[in-house]
Amino acid sequence: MSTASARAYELIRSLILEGRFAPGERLKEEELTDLCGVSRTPVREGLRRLAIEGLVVVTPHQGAQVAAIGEGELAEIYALRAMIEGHAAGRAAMLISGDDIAKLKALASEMEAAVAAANSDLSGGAAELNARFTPANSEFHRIILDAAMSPRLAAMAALVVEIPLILRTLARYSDAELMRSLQHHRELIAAFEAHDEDWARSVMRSHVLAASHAVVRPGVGRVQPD
Amino acid sequence: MSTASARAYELIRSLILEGRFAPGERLKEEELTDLCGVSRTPVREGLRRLAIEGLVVVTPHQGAQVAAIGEGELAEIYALRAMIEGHAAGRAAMLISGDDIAKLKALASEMEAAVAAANSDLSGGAAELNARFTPANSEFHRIILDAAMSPRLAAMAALVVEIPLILRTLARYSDAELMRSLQHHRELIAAFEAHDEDWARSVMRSHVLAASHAVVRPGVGRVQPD
DNA sequence: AGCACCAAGATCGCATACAATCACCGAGCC
DNA sequence: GGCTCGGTGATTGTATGCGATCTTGGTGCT
Repeated sequence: MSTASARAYELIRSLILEGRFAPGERLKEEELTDLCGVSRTPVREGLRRLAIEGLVVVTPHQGAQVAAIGEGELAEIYALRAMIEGHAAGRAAMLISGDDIAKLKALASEMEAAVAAANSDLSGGAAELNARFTPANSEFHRIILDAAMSPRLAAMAALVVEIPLILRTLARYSDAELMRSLQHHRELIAAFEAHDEDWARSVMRSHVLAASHAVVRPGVGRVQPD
Repeated sequence: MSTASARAYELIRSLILEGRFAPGERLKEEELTDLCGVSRTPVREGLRRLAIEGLVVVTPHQGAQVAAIGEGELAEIYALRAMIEGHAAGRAAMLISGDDIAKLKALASEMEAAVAAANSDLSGGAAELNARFTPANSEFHRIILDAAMSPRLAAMAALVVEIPLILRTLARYSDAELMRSLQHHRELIAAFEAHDEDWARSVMRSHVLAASHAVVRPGVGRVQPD
């Protein structure tokens, strides 16, 4: 059995990412105590860890609330993400194993199949996309990050990759953007097979920046439309 | 009065950076309790925070030990630092105020004076350098990071800027390298005054990569000379 | 009516007590 | 003699209690 701290951390984190707490909502320690089934101490530790990762903000004597992010902040986060993941892809191009490349290929196929299925089955396409595409996509990026073999780089990535997930961004992709994303994946794999550091970094940067423009888009995603 | 957690965090952190604990040394919570004058709870919180920042590593049921870093790891850390601080300098070039530029100029002068004093006063030059140069240098970099106005970027920087400090790298700079470092500072200020994003980023990258080669050098800094 | 202030309730920060786990060490067995 | 297996001490993980601080609702004053 893992420690209670880790379980509290993971539970709270998943609840936030699932959108069970509204951005800006206050998280009371005792409330989380009930949800997690552990005492306040591990809950506090998990909360502090999430604070450092940027998912919640804690102010002394005032507790924690889930992070609320604005449009400008989101653009800046994507810029950082392009930098970090680009760097990771460059390192990965030098270090990645054939095994991992095979896994990436399988995941790319899975994502393509998910898109195809969503397109043929017109009803509920978006939901199926989220169910099949998103996990494969996360795994795809995680493998690359791990292949870079740099725990510090992974820690940096943790600061920026999860924030956009709070907004559940996939639904906003247009068909053309989705196709482009799939092509990026294939091109990344090609760059890895060629062990071309610059190519891999460049494609990954494009991939993330394209995603950025799919998400932070004028007039879309406003909480308060005016 | 600040919180006990924050004080514990800062105290332990400064002790590590001062070299009062050997790399790899185990940090027992009760021991730190005595040093900090607070209870184990805030000590633990500080320790976890330091773990996320990479200064210590904690393994479950085994406690914390100060991070030990190898040669290859150090090179990788400097590469990350060049990326992060380069990005920060680019953003800062767009956002920095005249006030901050004035402060940077004063700090650059202070560092130049420190080097001049160390060169004329032959005895104890290195010690004086560490006493005058290092704080000014840290402040110089901190101002740029703050000017970038990106808390996440600052958090990333925290992951990599402090690690090299554990090794107290300044003493290894040659005279030529020191002079180059001073010139980099002046050039950075010029780039900021021109609000030239690319120039600032490029100079900062050079600055960090140059430092990298002054530190991770074949045959220097081995713990176990063979 | 609006604002400042005060008190009660709630929540957080810290200290301490208890439980769980691990490392070390010595004895017994193969 | 070397290896395995408990036992014991130390250390970390978790729970809870108490004091400090903040929020909120109401009251009195301007």
